[in-house]
Formats: sequence, C-alpha cells, structure tokens
Amino acid sequence: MKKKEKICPEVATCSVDYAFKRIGGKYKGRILWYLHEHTVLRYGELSRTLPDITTKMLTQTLRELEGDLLIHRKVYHEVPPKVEYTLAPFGKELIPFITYLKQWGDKQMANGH
Amino acid sequence: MKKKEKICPEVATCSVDYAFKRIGGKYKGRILWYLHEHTVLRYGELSRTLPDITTKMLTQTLRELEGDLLIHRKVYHEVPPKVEYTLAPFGKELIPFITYLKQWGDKQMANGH
DNA sequence: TATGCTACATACCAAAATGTATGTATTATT
DNA sequence: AATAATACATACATTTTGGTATGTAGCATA
Repeated sequence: MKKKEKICPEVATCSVDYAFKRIGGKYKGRILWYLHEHTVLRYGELSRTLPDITTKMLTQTLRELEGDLLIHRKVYHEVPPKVEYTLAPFGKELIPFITYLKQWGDKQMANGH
Repeated sequence: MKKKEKICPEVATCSVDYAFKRIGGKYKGRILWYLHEHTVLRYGELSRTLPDITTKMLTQTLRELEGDLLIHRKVYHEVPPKVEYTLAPFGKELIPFITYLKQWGDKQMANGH
C-alpha cells in the first residue's frame, strides 16, 4: 500500500543516508580512490584513469565532490589550461572506509559473488 | 569529447566499483544498518522503520540484498504471513564499514556540511 | 591561417531508478 | 458474508541519472 504516516522516527540514523548520498553516484567511489592512490591528478589523467566516463559526467561529478568539500580543485592559469585535483580533508577521512570496502569487494569477486 | 579508446587499465581497482554497486541504491545502506541494530526485523517492522519507502521498493530492495547474499529471508508459513529478515554473513562483514561511514556522516551533519 | 592542446559547457536524448495506485492470497473472527 | 491481518505483486507514470554530440576559449606552432 501507499506511504506511511509517521515522519522519520529515528532522526540520528539518517546520517547513514546522509553519508551514502555524498559518495553515491556511478563514479564517486572510484574517483576518490584514484585520487588517494595518485595523490594528485589532472583532469585529463582522471579521464584516462576512468575510461568509461564522459567529459560531462567527469566534470559534473568533480564539481559535486568539490561542493561537498571532499576534493580540492587547483587551477593554473595557463594555456592550454591545467587543473589539478586532490583529496580534501573530508575526503581523506573516507579513505579507510573505501579501503575496507575495496577489500570486501576483492574478496567477493575472488569467490565469484 | 566522446568516449575513451582504452579498456579498463586498472582491472583490480574495479572492486571499488563492484562493492559500491551492491550497497548503492536509495535504501540499502539504511536497511543493512537497521538489521544490524535490531538483529531481526519483520517486513512490516522494516516498513515502519523506513517511513519513506514504499512496499514496492522495500520488497525490491530486500530481494536484491538477498540475491547478493547480504541478508537472509526466513518465511513462516502462517496466516497472516510472517517473514523475518536478518543479516547474512556477507552483510555482517559490511557493518564495520557502515559504522565508520555513519560516524563520518554524524560528524559532517554536526558541522553543518 | 589552420591545427593542436586542455578543460571544460550545453542542448538534447535515453536509460535506469523510483513512485503511485490497486490487487491478491489465506485463514480467523465478527 | 464481510472484515482484518500481513506480505507481497504488478501495471503504469514520473523522476533522476547518465549519455551523445557538438561547441568554446586562448595561446603556440606549423
């Protein structure tokens, strides 16, 4: 049947939901992981590291991560343009979790799940 | 511009992508978390715990989690019906990571981010 | 003057995810 | 015979997300 009547009963637990929203999306996890592995990556390097992403989605995703203060964007005013991306403090705090998740994923994949 | 030429260059890192896909979706994180908190929940209890979910999405999401072996579904052949959901081993392995993420979310929310 | 380099922007379109509304099954109870 | 309880199923509509194709800026080099 339809919707529920009650409003959010356990306000605190919504932080799970909150967190998942910042790292959801098709590419955010990988972008954060690659920035962790390489420390600093230019736009074109990210594009080549994620071969399945389009420029539109890459730019869009990077802007969202930047807006959430998970990554930092440094622009060099040169021609041709140069922009470097790095993990911001809040993004770095997510690394242990992504590391753990990655290991879980490796294990799952190894067992064919 | 368009797509890239290269195929996936870093095969191993795709486990990040793999893992994110199993726990992605609008409600999976919360469902796993609530099952962890309550140990066992009936369908109706889950529905009341997630007041914003519809029966269609709840059922659909539970089936996906079950298919990925993250949760377990136990049916009691009674009338009216009774079905209990619990975390399966693979799902339990995700708890430390969801716990970490939840703490991160709590902190972010507390600071207004 | 044309082309290349790099990091995008943007209009339009397709696919995927989620929501709405309504229906079903079975047995006990009124 | 009608109603209640519980856990769904399902057709259809809408929203959200992602994809395609093409364009722009500005300077250097051929």
